Amino acid sequence: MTVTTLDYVLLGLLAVKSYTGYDLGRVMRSPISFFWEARYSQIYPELSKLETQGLVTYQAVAQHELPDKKIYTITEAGRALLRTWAVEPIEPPVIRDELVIKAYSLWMADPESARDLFHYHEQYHFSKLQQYEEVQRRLEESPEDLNDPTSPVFAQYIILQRGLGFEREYAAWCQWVVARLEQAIQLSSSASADS
Amino acid sequence: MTVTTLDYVLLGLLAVKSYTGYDLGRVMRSPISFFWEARYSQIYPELSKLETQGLVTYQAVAQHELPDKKIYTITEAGRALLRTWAVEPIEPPVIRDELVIKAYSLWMADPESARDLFHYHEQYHFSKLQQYEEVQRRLEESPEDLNDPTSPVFAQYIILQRGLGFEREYAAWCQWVVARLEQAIQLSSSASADS
DNA sequence: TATCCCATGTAAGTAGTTACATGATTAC
DNA sequence: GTAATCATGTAACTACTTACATGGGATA
Repeated sequence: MTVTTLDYVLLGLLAVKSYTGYDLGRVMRSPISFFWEARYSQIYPELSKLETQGLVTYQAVAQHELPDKKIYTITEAGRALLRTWAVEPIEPPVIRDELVIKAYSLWMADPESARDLFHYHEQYHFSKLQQYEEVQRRLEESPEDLNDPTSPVFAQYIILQRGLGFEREYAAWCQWVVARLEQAIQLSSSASADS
Repeated sequence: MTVTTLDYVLLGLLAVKSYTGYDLGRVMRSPISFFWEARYSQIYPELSKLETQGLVTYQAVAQHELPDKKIYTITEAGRALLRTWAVEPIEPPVIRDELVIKAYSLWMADPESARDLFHYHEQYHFSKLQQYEEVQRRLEESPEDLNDPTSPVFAQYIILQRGLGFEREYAAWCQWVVARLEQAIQLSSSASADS
């Protein structure tokens, strides 16, 4: 039984505190989230796999009119595995971005529609950026932990910086594309008015 | 039979010029490449699927002591499909980056190993950046096409900008992490020397 | 002597998505 | 009355990866 990256995402969250499968799914979708996503249909089976491998344990909590809650906790074996995996070498990520693929065929498409498409994505990444900036303000209220490399807040701050940089750059790129298309639209409309 | 994003990658390349499956695989791995990757074991079956759907045709070329070459060409149907798809709305990308997941657990790991890991990735993304800058210089030698939104070079320039921004930002983030870890390593070693 | 280049594919396996199932409670 | 929240899961499907197959010619 191999340990997948999703397993390390779950272990990484459980190393900070205990969660139910449901809560793990929620934090992964939360603003700062992670650079990872998963559905419950993947999370639940994955957690029980981790349990049979002895990397996590759970405590069942009975509830009123709802299925039992399973509160998962990382084991020492889980912690040890996570610690060594965290610094093991990996290959750089394979990037698969559909919008970039669309961009490659923009030369054949309608410029106005193209502009609208990129404007939508500019808005999206700009609003993500603002969410991350809000988290940054909150973290910087207690700056002590940010310089302590043994604190989970230190690590959270690191990935937040990646989020900020990524969204800022993505939004700027979209804006640049919109401006270029806008320019081209104006030029062609004035050219047709001339003729 | 559904049309996947890889299909549009292949159609996007074939809309510019004809290629064999082998050459398509090579351009996808080339410096500027695409924000997409695929193995031959996926490309070849995908091309024959596109052929049965009438989106591409091929011409077989016999070779000396080698299997026949199949030179693929996009059809009018393929062009029309690509043109409309290019501006159809999509959801923002799901980002899955293993290094960011590792970063989240760095607080439990050995700082020296962590620094080495991020230094390696800084080097990688910096060298990618330099490759892209070389392509940029080459493209900017003939700036006419760069402003013509109906030219494939215009679209290539757009995705090149994304590549430049992405690699620049990624390298800068890694460098920032290395500096933070370096600082923490120095502080802890001077603290242990004091005691 | 070994590895890369050319050129095509098949077969088996894995990680992820979509759809389905249950069911009471609260918010719009 | 419609959707979201809590809470767990199974089943079927799709996209992508890894391993295997062929084989001659050029480069290190």
